Amino acid sequence: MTENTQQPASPPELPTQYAPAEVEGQLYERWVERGYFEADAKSDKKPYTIVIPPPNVTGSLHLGHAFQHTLMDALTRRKRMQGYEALWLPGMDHAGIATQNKVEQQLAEEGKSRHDLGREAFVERVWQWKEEYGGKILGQMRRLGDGVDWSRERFTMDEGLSRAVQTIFKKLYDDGLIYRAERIINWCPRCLTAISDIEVEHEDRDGELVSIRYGQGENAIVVATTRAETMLGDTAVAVHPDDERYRHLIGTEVELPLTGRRIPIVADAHVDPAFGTGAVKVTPAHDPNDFEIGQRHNLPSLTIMDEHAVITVHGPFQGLDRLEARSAVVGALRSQGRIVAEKRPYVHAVGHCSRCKTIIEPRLSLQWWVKVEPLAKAAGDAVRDGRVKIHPQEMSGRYFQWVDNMHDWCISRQLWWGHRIPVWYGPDGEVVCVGPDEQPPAGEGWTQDADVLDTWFSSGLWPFSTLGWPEQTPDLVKFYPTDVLLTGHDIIFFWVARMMMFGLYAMDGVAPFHTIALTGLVRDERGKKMSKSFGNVVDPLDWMDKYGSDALRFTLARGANPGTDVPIGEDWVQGSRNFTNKIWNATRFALMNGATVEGPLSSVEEMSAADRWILSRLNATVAETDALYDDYQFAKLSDALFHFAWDEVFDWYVELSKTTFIAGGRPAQVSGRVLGEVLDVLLRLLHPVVPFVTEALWTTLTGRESVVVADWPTDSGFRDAAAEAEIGAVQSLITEVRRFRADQGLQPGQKVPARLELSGTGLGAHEAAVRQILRLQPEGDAFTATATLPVAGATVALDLSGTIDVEAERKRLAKDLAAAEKERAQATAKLGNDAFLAKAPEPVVDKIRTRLAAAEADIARITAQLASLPQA
RNA sequence: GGGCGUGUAGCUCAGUGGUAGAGCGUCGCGUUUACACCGCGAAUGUCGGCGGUUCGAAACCGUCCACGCCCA
Repeated sequence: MTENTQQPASPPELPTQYAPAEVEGQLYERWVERGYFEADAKSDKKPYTIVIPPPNVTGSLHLGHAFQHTLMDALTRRKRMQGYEALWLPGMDHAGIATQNKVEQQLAEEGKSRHDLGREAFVERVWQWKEEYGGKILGQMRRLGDGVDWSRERFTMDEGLSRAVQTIFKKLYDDGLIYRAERIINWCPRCLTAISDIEVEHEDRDGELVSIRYGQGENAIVVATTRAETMLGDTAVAVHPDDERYRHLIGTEVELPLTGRRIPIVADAHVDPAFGTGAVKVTPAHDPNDFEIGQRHNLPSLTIMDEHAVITVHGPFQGLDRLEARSAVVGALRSQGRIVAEKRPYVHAVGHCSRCKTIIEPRLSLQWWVKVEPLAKAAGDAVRDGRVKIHPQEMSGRYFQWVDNMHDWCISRQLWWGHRIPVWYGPDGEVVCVGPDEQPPAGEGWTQDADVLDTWFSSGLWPFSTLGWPEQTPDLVKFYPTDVLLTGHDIIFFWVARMMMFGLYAMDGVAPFHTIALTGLVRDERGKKMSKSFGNVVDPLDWMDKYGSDALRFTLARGANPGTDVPIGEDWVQGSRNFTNKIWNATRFALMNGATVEGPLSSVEEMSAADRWILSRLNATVAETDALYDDYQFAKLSDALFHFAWDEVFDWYVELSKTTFIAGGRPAQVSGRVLGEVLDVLLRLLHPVVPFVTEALWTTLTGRESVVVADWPTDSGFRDAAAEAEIGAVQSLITEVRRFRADQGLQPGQKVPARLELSGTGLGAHEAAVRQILRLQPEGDAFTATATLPVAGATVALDLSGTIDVEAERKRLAKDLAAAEKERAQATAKLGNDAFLAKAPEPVVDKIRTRLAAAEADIARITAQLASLPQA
């Protein structure tokens, strides 16, 4: 038994492999039970708040969530450890269209529609659905380890949040920022509701461009269109006022084919004379641009389709779907000889409903709108004047592009599931907007607006409605404004801008967060977008089951370069799992060798160079990690911790310390305390990203309650350049001998007698460690040096008992010599350049001089070695 | 059409003017106080092309090529 087993109590036994499935669930439940994630509005600590961008109640966890949640969790866990009153607030939005669709599908299977149930019963049914199937994602967030405050979980349809919706609607209405108007909106003929501009996805499609001749003879005019069926609703033809070709026709009328209606030819400066024939058909009820032309010229708007996009006019086409109608209309026109040209395929962008992919039908309709101009301006200014920072900064361009060019926002939806518009219409045309504490007008003939509000209208209130607004609750006072909004850059327009607009408006100009941290999107291992049609979608739960949540989290964090997309593949998750296992085993080794966190560290004088070196590196790593966290550089900080842990602590410090531990005694105690310190700090640094494995190990190592509530490490300021240089020399020495051994074909474990000449190098203290690591035996009586390696000022003489592979050695030395000669040539050239000497800064010149000297020394050494080799 | 971005090792990506890097993969050797989910060693690059600025360019400027995203 070696002396180091005299540590207090017997070290806890750890299995040789980390088994995440066995610890994660119970650790998470323990964290929740102990209330670590519950924030206290009454505490004196500085608040740190993040609200979760609310996921959709119908959704489940995908890699994008896993990614963003990992980062948000890391941010809040670190701040909690730093002593902030950290609140990460969870919840979901009610996803009007998506949720209503789900329940309607369910009803359809029963052969029913929502109209069979009626509004009240239908909404009741949606609530039932939510209780039964909704919020799957919440359980999955627990699996991921999200340290959210479940006691504050919110849902956009909750009573409090609904009150916030009604309050702000009334306020905006009274301020003239909400109005009702008949305009062209994006209509989904399948969802049967209006949707906003950003819920429309534009995709290029093969279509047709048909040129149609309107009118006869002298007065004939040719228009081109991709949507021939809309000609049934044309109420004018427009040309540019300066277009010589058509000037004589302006003010005349032309006969609209198939219908026999006569429509005017108007002059409008917005017509592009260079596009097509320079004449455009005008369908004010079915095209936004045409609508504007119609407004300018007082044209009638003729709606020719119903809500299902079925033609409602003109006998032969009545009852046809818009696409059937298109070919029918073209056919009819062709038979009349009115088709002048047809271009097919003609690629053009077509808008689709982001929920169901149905082609959007622009439709004239009476809707509620938010007048966004003053709100959007405030949202832009808050970023422009630096009150809110967008990270990474390059992304702010997109934000401005949108905020500065935003159209009025259509907020009414023809759905039943959602916040009903709090406006009542009276029998004599009265319109009354009802606030949260007001009674709707009573009496005969009063009805409430049938529509509900866009889901994003309530999500936009999320940073303060979840904290109790409009009441001045302790939560609101303590935790608003929040600190960071972290989400994907694809969501700037959905959440970020709307939260900014409403936050500034409702909270007296105080922005809802000071930082907007934007992430990229998760892609597959080839950098391809994940989509059902590619079949490359991965369920994060599968990887969590297989490799542990920490492995998934670490992989995602390590890929999180600001604003760029994150490719992820199973191999990489496996690599991260290997890392968690490596930490596990290093801690296991430490515990078996008496590593401890008890008592103060020994004096520097008592420590070995390796001890001082690793403590110096540890503190530098603490400082580096902190700086990277403050800059949202998750990839870099994860990488820095990975390399410090594996390349420095595990590969070198542990190896260099083995001889000390074997020898036992006071030095083993000193190093045991240092190793305990290093692991203690390292586990705390890693905890925000890999919470489970670090908790399991840290509690075992320290015997304390939980790393979740441990103090975040701080840089003690300890640095030891001399120790770093000394260990660097030891590393070169060992690496050089390893190369020699490998080139000589020696098996790694093969023991070789050797003589070490370390005098004058200051490395004498490391002889035992060097011999241990390199498997070098003491020189016996019969020692005969068959190879001598000069390195780092020292000499290692090896007895390979027999001839060495001279050719292998010559090859290795020749390679080194070539490298050194190249180095010398480069340095010599630079130093021979007067311009370089005159203009380059002094430190750079010194560096080149040092390199030249080193190269020359190497060349001399290697040349001598080559000369000493036996001739072949 | 407008705007933004990207191009570096086989793959995925770091690298903001001073010796080209990481992870994974590849090749060779291998049970050593933890760990084979491991260890040691090795190979691998006209830094997309061309031109310019500079003592010095993967980086800065111009231009071309290829790809991606957003908006119209």
